[in-house]
Amino acid sequence: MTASTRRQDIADRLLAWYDEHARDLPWRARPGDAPKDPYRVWLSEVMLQQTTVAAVKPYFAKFTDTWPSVDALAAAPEEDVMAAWAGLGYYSRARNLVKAAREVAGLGGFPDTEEGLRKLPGLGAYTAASVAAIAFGRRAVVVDANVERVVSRLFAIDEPLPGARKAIRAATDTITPDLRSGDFAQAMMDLGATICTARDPKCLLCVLSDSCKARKTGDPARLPVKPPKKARPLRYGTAWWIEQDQRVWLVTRQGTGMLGGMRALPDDGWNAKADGNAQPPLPQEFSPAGSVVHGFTHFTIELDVRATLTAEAPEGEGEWWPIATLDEAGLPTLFEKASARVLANRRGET
DNA sequence: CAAGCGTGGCG
DNA sequence: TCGCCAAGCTT
Repeated sequence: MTASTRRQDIADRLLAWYDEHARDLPWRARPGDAPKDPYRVWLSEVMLQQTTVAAVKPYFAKFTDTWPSVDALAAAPEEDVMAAWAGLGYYSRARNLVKAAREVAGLGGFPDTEEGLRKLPGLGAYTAASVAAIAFGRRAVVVDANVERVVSRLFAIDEPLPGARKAIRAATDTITPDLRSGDFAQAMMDLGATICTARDPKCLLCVLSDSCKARKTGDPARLPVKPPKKARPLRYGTAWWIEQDQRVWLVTRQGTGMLGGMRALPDDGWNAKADGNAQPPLPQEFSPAGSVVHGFTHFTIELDVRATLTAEAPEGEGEWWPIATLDEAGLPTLFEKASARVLANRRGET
């Protein structure tokens, strides 16, 4: 058998497996069916960046119910989109989602090529390729963390990431078929998610095991080789619960950094590199109202919450938000936890 | 190009 | 329990 027939054979076997075992997901057409509309493909791909399928499902349902088309999303106030995204993480995705939707609405529809899609904010190499392949049937080389794992094992690429990315992409190119490249990409991701898993891969169930070099020559679970992780420092900060007439003072975090664009409790300026200064935003007594610990990607924060009742508004931008509907404010998880802590204390819970 | 950027689940 | 991991992008 020649190399090229063996490579086509890999795609054929994988697609046959996919026809039988494809996961049924809300944003996905069944194998052989007409593609879902590009808006749903794009929305799901952005939500799925570094995020599990289980976490995405309820958000995808909420977004498509509230904004059934890219034009509807483009017309939405940005703060509504940010609030709807709250809890899903990586909030630059939501900021870019709005920008991209407005660009697409201005264009009269999604670009239908990988190159065109790549120009939209929030679409990198992976997402542009996947939308081009899945929504538009273009041949594109789609490489996500699943594909990196499957391909590094299939070809026994043991150079550590991220250096191995070039070789992995080249190898993926050689097995990507001209037809059904969208199904092929999704099949690779399903295989990675359910069979060729990071820990304890199910090689006995894998349709590609005959072709897998890592299975022949060594320990597939060893690949891909990843660089060592950095330590996560522990930071200390304070958030301020400022209350007036059953309402709490919320600010909107500025900029593109941590939790940028999200509503939040005011805080004392803590960040990844430094603790907060513990200086309250009002010249009056605050009482301890509990504390929460929350892990971010690159540091952990222990957040002390201190509360006060006040007759005056703090300086600067902000809004009084009714405590009864605080769940609609769209607080990111850290501040959701902090608020829950305050309210639980108040009810006498521990 | 290394670092910044969330969150929840699982072994 | 806690480190690792998940359909990455931006600067």
